[in-house]
Amino acid sequence: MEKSARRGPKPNMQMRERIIEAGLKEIHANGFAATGIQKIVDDIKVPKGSFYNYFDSKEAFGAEVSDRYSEQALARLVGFLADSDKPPLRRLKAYFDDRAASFALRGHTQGCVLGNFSAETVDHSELIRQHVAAHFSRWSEVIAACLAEAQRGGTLTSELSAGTLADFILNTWEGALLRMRAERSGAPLETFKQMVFDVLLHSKSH
Amino acid sequence: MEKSARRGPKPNMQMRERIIEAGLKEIHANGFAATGIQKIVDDIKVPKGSFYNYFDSKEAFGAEVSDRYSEQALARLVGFLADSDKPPLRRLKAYFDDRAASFALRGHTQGCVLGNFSAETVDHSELIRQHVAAHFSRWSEVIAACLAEAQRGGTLTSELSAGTLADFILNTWEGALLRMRAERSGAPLETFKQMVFDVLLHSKSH
DNA sequence: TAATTAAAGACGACCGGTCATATATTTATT
DNA sequence: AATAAATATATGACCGGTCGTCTTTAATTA
Repeated sequence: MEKSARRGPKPNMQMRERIIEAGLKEIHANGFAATGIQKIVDDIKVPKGSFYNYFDSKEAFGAEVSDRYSEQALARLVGFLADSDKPPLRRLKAYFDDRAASFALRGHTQGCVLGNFSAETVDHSELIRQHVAAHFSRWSEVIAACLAEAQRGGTLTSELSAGTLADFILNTWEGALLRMRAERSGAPLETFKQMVFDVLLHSKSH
Repeated sequence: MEKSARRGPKPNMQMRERIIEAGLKEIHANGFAATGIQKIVDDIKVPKGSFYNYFDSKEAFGAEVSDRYSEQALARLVGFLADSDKPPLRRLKAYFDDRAASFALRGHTQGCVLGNFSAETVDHSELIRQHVAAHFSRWSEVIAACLAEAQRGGTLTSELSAGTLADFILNTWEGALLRMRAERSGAPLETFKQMVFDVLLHSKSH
């Protein structure tokens, strides 16, 4: 049985992309509840009605926005961790240094979209909760792989599982971002790096 | 110079209290942006217009709600840390055990009001940001005093400053709460306790 | 009585979401 | 090949509801 080919105009994927990108920008800056569909479509000069040709609801759209954010962040993380010139813990530290510098440029605002969804939305949308949880898990896995490499290389003690360490580091980073925004200061990020890299992951060969 | 006595009806302080308590409950459950004034006053059968007799704006009200939450949380924290039967780190652990049990009863939802404000509101309200930052600092000071006592007692190494440790622990707790909500699981809180008490604050006398 | 406050509801703006209509593209029928 | 039918997107008006605020009225005291 062959499913019938679609009819009608080609779906304008470029428009779908533009809506997601505009939504990501607005939601990152203003939060999910405070961001209206109208504002998103106004940003890119698209009529409001078009939005619902591409997304079933604001909730479904939010889930896709979280997907997009996670993809971008994960790509950057993987980019840093793939730099095989450095030892694994150096690569991980370079990533957080890069993020800290980026947040400094933004005046220590906005934080992480997944963290924002976690605080604002996950209690009220099972769909978004599942997406956010899956993205966090994926990030953690990537960090855990880096830590496991350090353990195999002997620069990190193997007493603790790489997975547990990675989860803790990720959660701790999210908490540091919250405090960064409350204080409007990079100090919490510096404390994070000091505690994680100089104490928690303290190299035996140092 | 004597300031003139007030005129008009007696301010109904009981009503003010009731509005703050109702607002705290709603904002904790649904977030600041998603909580309407109407919902708050409906909860306690008060006409909407009355709200603005007691508060200049939703923003000013939010700042007071954060104050109330911080007072309550701080009172509980101080209560646990004042229990002089136990050594200081045990008292601190007992507090987090209590909070973890409380969040389990709520199905691992809602989290911390200050964390929620940090994610949702501090970028857009300098007033609320200053209140939240001050409350975090106060909490951190109380934890730092407990850690300093442990350092004086020799159960905690003094290599790191109690203040830096306290900030890190507080931020890390907030991050664990975010992850708890995303996963709807107490596991991040357990990881937090393991990492903080068994690794970071690892007692020399153990 | 004059001043000052709280009580209360009206208000305009905007929200997310829906719908009717118009237009564009593909398939089915001839 | 021509054309009708079917199905998709494009678009903005519109819905009930809620937003934060303001204005008016009633109450209380100097």
